Amino acid sequence: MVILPTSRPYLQSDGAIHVQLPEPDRNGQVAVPKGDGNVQTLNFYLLRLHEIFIFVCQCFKKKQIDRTQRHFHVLFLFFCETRNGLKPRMMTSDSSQHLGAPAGTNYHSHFESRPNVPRFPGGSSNSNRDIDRLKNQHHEELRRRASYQKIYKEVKDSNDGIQTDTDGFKEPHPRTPHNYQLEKIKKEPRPPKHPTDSDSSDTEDVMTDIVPIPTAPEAPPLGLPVVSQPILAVPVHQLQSQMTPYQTTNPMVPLSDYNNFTKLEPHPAVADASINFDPNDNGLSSTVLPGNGPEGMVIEATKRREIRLQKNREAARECRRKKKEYIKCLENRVQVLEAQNKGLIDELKNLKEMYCHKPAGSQQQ
DNA sequence: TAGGAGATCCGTCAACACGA
DNA sequence: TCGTGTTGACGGATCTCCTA
Repeated sequence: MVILPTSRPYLQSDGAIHVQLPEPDRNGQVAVPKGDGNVQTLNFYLLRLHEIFIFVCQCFKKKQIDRTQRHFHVLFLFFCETRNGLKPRMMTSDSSQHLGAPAGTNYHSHFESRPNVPRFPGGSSNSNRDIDRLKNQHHEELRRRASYQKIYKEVKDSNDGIQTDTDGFKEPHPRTPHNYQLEKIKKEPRPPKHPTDSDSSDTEDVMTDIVPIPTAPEAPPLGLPVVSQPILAVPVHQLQSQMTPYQTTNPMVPLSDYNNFTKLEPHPAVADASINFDPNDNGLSSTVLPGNGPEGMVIEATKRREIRLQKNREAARECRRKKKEYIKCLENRVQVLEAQNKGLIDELKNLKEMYCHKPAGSQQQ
């Protein structure tokens, strides 16, 4: 892993700790020489945090600072945000920041003014704030989707022993899919279904943009095994390009057009009705039978069946899309947690070294 | 280049939950 | 009880990759 060289933190005359941070780009991301930027950025912050933390510890040991508690408070908040995968608030256009300000400086306001909403790194500029909010809201809803508890449990079981209380990924509530859907509807009423904006534009954006965390299409970061199938990273429009013609052109094509592609089987209700029903009939002919009475019933039943099949077809498509998206979120999360875990292990290791190999002279203090 | 194996996608059915 | 939405399971179609 390539780490940008930065100046180490140092203590200023007023007691503030000066930290030199790299210049973030327009989206608040720190440029990393190569590789996957997001994970490396996260690791970068973790390592910088580790440096700062050790520096503060050393200052404390040497009694060089008198506002240690404040420093640690800021560091703690920094740490929490970093663990949450957030861009720490102290990153501004000015790369020289202070982790401890002279008395009276309201350096806490950076953190306290923020809503406690889990967010992903990057994209936190003012212009993208609303987009971020929508993305994260959608992401959170997906995370809580109870129907995927099974998948979540598998992932969780594989991570037994890892504390993940601060990363914003809570175990889903014991809700049924229907409950979840109802809650969602109560919160934000669904717009009327439209063939062009319901499944295409909205969901495509989600599939391609919602997770700025690395998807590792080329090489796994930090030597992690690639857990995602390549198809999971394919945008929806590419998937749709592989669909059959009636799926790509217009999802609300007339039923007569569907008849050209779907092979219909006799509906049980129709077969049980003891009406003029040919078991060898595929249902297409019945739709064109004229008149009413038994034949009209056949037409009615066939049309109902066609409508139901069409709805279920679309529902299945949407269900699969959500499932893939959810799995993609989980995979991204695994990578983030792996990165966090590595950073914390390194931090623990360094702290152990620092406190287990104390110089003999420092014991007297 | 043909074809076999595996992966992926899609439509359908069935089961379930829930509201009307 | 009925209608509807959701999702697991199943089978067929298609695609991709590898090998002879």
